[in-house]
Amino acid sequence: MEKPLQLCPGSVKIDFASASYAGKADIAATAAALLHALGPPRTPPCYQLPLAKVNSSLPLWPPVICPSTFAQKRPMSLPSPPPAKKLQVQQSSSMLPQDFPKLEVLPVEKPTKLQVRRSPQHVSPALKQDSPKMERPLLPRPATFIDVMLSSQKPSSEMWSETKDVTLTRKTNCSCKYSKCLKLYCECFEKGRYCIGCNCTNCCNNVNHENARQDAINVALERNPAAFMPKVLNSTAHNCESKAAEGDIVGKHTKGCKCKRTECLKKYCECFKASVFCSENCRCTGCKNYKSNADRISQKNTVHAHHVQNPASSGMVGQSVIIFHAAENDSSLSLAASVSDHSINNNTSHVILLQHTFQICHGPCFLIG
DNA sequence: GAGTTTGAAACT
DNA sequence: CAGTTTCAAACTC
Repeated sequence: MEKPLQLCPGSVKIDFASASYAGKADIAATAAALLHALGPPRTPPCYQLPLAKVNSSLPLWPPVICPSTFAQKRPMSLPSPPPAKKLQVQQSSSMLPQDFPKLEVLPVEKPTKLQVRRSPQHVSPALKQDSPKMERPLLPRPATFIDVMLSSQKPSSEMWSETKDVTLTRKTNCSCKYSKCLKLYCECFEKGRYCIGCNCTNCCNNVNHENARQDAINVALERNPAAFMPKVLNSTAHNCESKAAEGDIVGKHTKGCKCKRTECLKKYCECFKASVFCSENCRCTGCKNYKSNADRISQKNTVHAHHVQNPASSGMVGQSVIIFHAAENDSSLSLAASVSDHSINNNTSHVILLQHTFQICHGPCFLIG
């Protein structure tokens, strides 16, 4: 019999196998890799997160890992980091103080704002390190979450597919020309990957430009501490796991989109691209990416005539979740009183979550496709 | 494959 | 925070 997992007070357990990370194999793989690197703990690991953060709209990523015994004795502190320069991220951030605690800022000269300006003619000197002579020697330092993500020569999705016999296609390669793959424009950089086999030019998102890359990471983190966190927050409801695995939409984009022309039905839309419905986080107009029609994805551009502003972004969305019975001949709606993914009735056929309002549902049932 | 459109990121 | 510019992906032809 396995001993039940012990959680330290004031902490929550993160189940990496849960639907939280369904569809985020990269994250799951990274977490798995890290846990593997840490080795089997004598006592179950404790993923300590201050309770205040649990309700944050941001995803619980990356989690802070500490031995449960330690956390129990010193619930408010973390082990002292090694003597490396700490990342200078706004410590007042709601998410980040410990999230990248050991990320090291190498002594690269900080470029002026003008130099940072991203025109190809005005590239930061720090980013113009094409010559190997310009590279500063790397100091040994402990790996961090972001390091695990960034340093993996193998895409984490491939790591994942090695451990789990699932079919996960690898990334799409980038084709960056002017950003040197050191800005969030670059999908590889944004997802914490080295560029491998990409079509990019002047790429610095590789081992040979580690200093520049670290500098770019720091810049991105300074601008947005959540820059490297997953953009889509999936439902954590265990009841949803099976549905999530089947491809139903159970998450939402943390920042939301601001689409104006595409009705959020093209891959320009980050929500659509991530296969999630637009939510109250979005500020899109003419949104049609809210319908609980399973055909929405497969039909792509086949849309139904709902010319409305994103109901979620129009301020009509309250704290309600509609559980939608999409079975044929069953257009009944049930309304959960409050947001709780755990309230999902798993017996419902084709249960699809929509973040919607009660007012919306009062309409002539345009929710049903 | 070239050109256009689009919206996020970066910047002012 | 809003407006503008830059960027690269998505899309069209």
